[in-house]
Amino acid sequence: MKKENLSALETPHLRSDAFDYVRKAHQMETAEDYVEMIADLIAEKGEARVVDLSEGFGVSHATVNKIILRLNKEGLVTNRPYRSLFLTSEGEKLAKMCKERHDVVYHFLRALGIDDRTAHLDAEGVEHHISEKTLTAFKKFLKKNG
Amino acid sequence: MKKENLSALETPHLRSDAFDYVRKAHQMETAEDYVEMIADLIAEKGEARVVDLSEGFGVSHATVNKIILRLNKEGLVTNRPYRSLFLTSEGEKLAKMCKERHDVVYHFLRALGIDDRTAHLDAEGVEHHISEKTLTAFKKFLKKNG
DNA sequence: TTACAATTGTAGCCATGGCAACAAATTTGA
DNA sequence: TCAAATTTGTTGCCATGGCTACAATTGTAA
Repeated sequence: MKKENLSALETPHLRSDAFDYVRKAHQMETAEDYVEMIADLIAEKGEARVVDLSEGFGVSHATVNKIILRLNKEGLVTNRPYRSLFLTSEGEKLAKMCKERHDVVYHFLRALGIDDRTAHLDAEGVEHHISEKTLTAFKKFLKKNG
Repeated sequence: MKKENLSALETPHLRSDAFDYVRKAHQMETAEDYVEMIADLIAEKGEARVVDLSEGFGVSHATVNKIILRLNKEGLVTNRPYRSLFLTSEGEKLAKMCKERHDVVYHFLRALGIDDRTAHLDAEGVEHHISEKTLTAFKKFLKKNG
């Protein structure tokens, strides 16, 4: 995972690099989902707790804890024992980027005529795999058809 | 992974189910990528060998071997020691579905103005996360703008 | 044929992200 | 206050998909 985010990945030139690209992107999805959820929770409820993430993602608190430890190590999240979670400035930057991208994908799907729930579901899966170029194309489409 | 493919997954109703949905889809991506690649290789070169997959995905042959064992167990691939690989009818069905979906996503991105290489890259990442409904909307868009 | 190259298989290691079970800390309510 | 409920932490297990290193088989060319 390192510190790089998606946009920092080198653009692939070989055919097999396409899969490598997707693999690296995968390794970042969890981080992106978590910082985005933490940012949302802080915005909506004032704080983000392990139990909120556990419920939000539908996984055990043990799993959340393990992932938080990793995100801490990677400099995206700060946490003190038995206290609520915070984002580092790095984490906040990532969260903001993710939220914007998520919103673009969601509204793009809506503009295509997809129903609300499906748009939310598909956006969740798709958002991590959209390049800057495609994101720009989505925005362009939204300006004309949004 | 089981036998179900994406379309067989239950449609989620809870918020956390969206992530569960994505997780299950993730577990199927490898299977989909492999059966699709195997089908392509058989169509283009007459046979699919471990070394071809290894090169195609840019991973070691040991990794390919391990995954092939799993796909065999799951009834998607048949293999005999030191021989080339084949798809079961189940595997072929999945491969066909994947190829069609991949092509739709690729052409959709092209129709949006995305350049060839980016369209290929993004399609690779996105194709596994597209619902039937969204796929249908993509097709509809292609009829009007393709 | 027979050695060498290429391919495939196997073993053992790693990190990630699942889980249950148990331990510890914090919060809450009587 | 203090016992109970909730939350959080820890441990140890599992499967997946990476890898290297080494073994075995197959293919090839001399």
